[in-house]
Amino acid sequence: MAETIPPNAQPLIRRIESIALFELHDAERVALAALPMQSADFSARQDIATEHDRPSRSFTVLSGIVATYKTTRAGGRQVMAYHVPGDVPDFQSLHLEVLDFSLAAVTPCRVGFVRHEAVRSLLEAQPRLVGAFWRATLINAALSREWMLNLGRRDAYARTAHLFCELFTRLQAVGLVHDHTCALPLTQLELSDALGLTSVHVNRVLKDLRGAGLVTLSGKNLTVHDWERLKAAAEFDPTYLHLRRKAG
Amino acid sequence: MAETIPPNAQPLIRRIESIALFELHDAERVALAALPMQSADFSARQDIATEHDRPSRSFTVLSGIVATYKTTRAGGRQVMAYHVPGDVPDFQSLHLEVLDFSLAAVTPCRVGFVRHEAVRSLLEAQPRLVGAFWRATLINAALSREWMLNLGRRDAYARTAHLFCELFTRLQAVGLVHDHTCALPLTQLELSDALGLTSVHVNRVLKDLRGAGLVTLSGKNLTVHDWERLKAAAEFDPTYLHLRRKAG
DNA sequence: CGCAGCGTTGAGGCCAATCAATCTCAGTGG
DNA sequence: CCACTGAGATTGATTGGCCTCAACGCTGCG
Repeated sequence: MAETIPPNAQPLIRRIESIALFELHDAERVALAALPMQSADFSARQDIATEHDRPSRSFTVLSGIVATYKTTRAGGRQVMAYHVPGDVPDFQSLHLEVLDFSLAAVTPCRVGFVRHEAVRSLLEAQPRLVGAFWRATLINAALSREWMLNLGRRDAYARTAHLFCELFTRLQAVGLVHDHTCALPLTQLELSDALGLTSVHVNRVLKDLRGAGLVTLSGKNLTVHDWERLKAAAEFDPTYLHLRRKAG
Repeated sequence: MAETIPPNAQPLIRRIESIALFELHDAERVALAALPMQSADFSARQDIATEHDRPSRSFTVLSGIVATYKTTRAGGRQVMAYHVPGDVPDFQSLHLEVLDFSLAAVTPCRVGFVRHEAVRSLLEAQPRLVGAFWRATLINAALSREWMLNLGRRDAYARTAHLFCELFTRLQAVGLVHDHTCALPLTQLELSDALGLTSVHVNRVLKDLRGAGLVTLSGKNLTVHDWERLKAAAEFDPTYLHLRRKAG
């Protein structure tokens, strides 16, 4: 949680560039880079913000993976979204006073906090960015919808495959995939929180996926062995990600 | 689907008023009322827009209930959200070119279409409304998150109770509840699409809820007999609805 | 009157949860 | 170098919630 080296808005800028429907002006890029940002480090599993908070700032993920989650009284935990570098997981707090979910670091990660006033000035000075940020929040909503279809209507096998497809594609889009593998240090318990399953069952499903030669999640890496069949098993259609460019 | 009497932006204006964090100016109200709106009627179950469309206009619900849904290849159907009068279910199409979900009339309903250009001019002329509309889309996202918790972590009984809590509260907020009951002409099959269950199981859950004296869904009406116990069964906490005023 | 759509109920089966034990392996410290 | 520890992964046995299949009742309507 310590203050560190001057933060770097690069991931955010790259994200906005990939999201915006127009090419950024230099002025816009400069304004983004000049956002007064306070960086902080979190270790895995640490909460960054919790339900019912009333944040006066938002943050962007600089490195690592962050999760949005909610819990039931009985202790059930449901991860609603994972956030990769460049994402602004709690952008909504700019418009909604009280947070209706919690945010936690999944991996050790660095985030950059920006006060709401600074965001508001930025958007006033660079009004085209409003559309881009708005679009970003709408894409998040689109991801939740697919997630709901997943939770409500796909069995454990397809559901798990789908999660891997999504994460793989998104990490690819931010350049974090090499040799069909990406760093994904999720425990089976954490996976089960996202999938609405138990860790025991996740274990069995992973075994099946491995046995079928689709993917392996071992150690802290996810390796995709047969993308086409994985996609088929998951019924994965990346339209909902609203990516503008093909991932490379 | 026929053209009809001059449409009426009242539900939309009321909604925006209840959402905005400021009091609307007369100019803003007038601008909203002057939106060129083309109204259309849909009968129950008719699609209003479907996945992969590229809409050039959005619509607001004038009367009736509209559902957002997606389907799996196997035919599984998942309703992600219900929309009540005043909502703009596909506002996102203003910023996201291709629709990643479908929209259907749940009850017979009337909607008002507004071309995207008209919305853009409105938002340019009345920039404060940007925040209000943005807020509306963020509230929708908050609803999906609670829905995900529901699908992933609550059993059929609590899940059903929760859906009723939400719909009841929202319909109350737009004045559609009288005597602890509201019109809710959903078949058990439709309910099951929203709950991620089968209609057979929904039937049994409804029986239990009725037997426990919490709610009855009979004919086309939902009656809440014991709000407190219903809320408790559902673990319902209305924070996520982000209502500004207590419903009355 | 008879069909069609919806609600209701029962029997049986399956997927995933639960309970519980064992295994692996990276640390840690003596 | 090895015993010890604890977190996570793996596996088996059993249970239970929800699904599937199937039949029947009800009600509105052409």
